[in-house]
Amino acid sequence: MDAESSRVEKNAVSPVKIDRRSLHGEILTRLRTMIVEGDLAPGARINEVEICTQFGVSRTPLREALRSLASEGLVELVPSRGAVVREFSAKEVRDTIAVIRNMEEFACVTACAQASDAGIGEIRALHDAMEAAYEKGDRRHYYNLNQQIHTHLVDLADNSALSQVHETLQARMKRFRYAGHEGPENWARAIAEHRGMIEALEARDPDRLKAVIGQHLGAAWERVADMFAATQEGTKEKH
Amino acid sequence: MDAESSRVEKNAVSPVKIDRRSLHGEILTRLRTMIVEGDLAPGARINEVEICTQFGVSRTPLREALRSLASEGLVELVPSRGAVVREFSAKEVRDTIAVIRNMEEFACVTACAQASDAGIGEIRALHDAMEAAYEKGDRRHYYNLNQQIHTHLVDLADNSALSQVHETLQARMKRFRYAGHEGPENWARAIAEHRGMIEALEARDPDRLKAVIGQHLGAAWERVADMFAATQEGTKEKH
DNA sequence: GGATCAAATTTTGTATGCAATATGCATTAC
DNA sequence: GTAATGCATATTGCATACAAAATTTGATCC
Repeated sequence: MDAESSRVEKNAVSPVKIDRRSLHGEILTRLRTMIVEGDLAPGARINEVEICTQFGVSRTPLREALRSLASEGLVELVPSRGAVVREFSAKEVRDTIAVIRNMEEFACVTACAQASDAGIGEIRALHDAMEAAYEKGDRRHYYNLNQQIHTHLVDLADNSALSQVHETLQARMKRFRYAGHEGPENWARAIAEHRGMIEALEARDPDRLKAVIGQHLGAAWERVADMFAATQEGTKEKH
Repeated sequence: MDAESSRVEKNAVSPVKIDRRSLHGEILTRLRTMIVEGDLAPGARINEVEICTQFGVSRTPLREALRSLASEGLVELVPSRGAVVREFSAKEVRDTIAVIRNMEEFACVTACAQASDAGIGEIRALHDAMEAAYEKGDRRHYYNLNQQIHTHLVDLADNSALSQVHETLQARMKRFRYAGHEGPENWARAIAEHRGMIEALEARDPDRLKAVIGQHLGAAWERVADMFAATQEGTKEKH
């Protein structure tokens, strides 16, 4: 026991030497990106050998990655029938966004109370970069910065469990958010809401921040709902 | 066809040993129980072959189960060094309970507004059974019913994302809750808090329910904190 | 011609084997 | 006597092989 404790303190730095023994981690990241960014359609069956040959690996690490994705809620594992990219009903999307909203509102209180100025400054930098991406019309960059802002905001609450769960749910919704801000008016509105967010955060006003985040994510659901109704209408009606 | 379709809808309940095509699922459940109920100590390295021979299976399904447990946050996977049962610092436990508390408070509103009487009746039945277990001094049964009550309460909000995330976090904390209600006075206090919960729920009073749940989970943290300080003191101080 | 059943193929689930890395011990040098 | 280095063992990571189940296809019967 004491022999163990003497060599525990080695996890501070781990620069870049990880990837030799992490094929499953690599696959996990790539598959997650493919699902989250829409390269794999919801409901699509994932053929193991197909992905294996595509990635140039064997089935073992792929299957391990699929288990992780199932735990994250991005794929569903049907016994004896393999993995399918998870489909979300309109209700599931709405409910998930509601949970994300609740988490971010929860984070507001702690974040405003005990975030460092540097932490808030990081979000300000992200916000400015997002505005720049908006004005340049760079949607990809805008989306990523948008997500990072929400992630960083939650991180300001300094609650790892909250951050981790929030990240998981956010990943599930990423595909929908990508398609969410379609018209320029929606996009402009989202930007305006974000301006309110960063201002309330810099003022460290938790109530105002909660209100504006609630409004922002409520609007996010409406934006997604439109898209959802349009795309899902042709295929299938659930809930 | 009809013979086939009759046995499709069986995934509502998953008793124990249904399909022989889910060894990894079986292992996952057993390992999770072992971790959650304290049979595997935090920080303990999990030797694959050891568990394999113990379970009588090969390493493949075990490794898949370990990935899932890692995604659930119950084990940590160190590259080239295998899986260790995850340790939680006092701060992590406190933060996780805070998130659980926030989720249950969030569930209160929807639950009080739109739960069915039957759903509330189920929780009443669980509560009465829990009281009976308390009076009989049956701790094991009490703990399980206690957890079920919290799970069912969240389920009343009819938000699958919320239920799933709550269940995951609750599983992480189960070990600590087991050890939480140690003295009889703490136990009695927890029972009293639960009485307030079920009464507020039956009155469909969300504000009162939120208050009593907040108090209950705040007290839960205090109970856990005592235990935590006592047990962790001897080994290591984190955060 | 359509439907049903059976065989073949595909695909998943599990076991085993091999290579690479980590760990522990012993020997040697200082 | 202590520390460092090299070797042996153990354990992890991945690939392959084999078995069972599901899907597809084809043939036969009505």
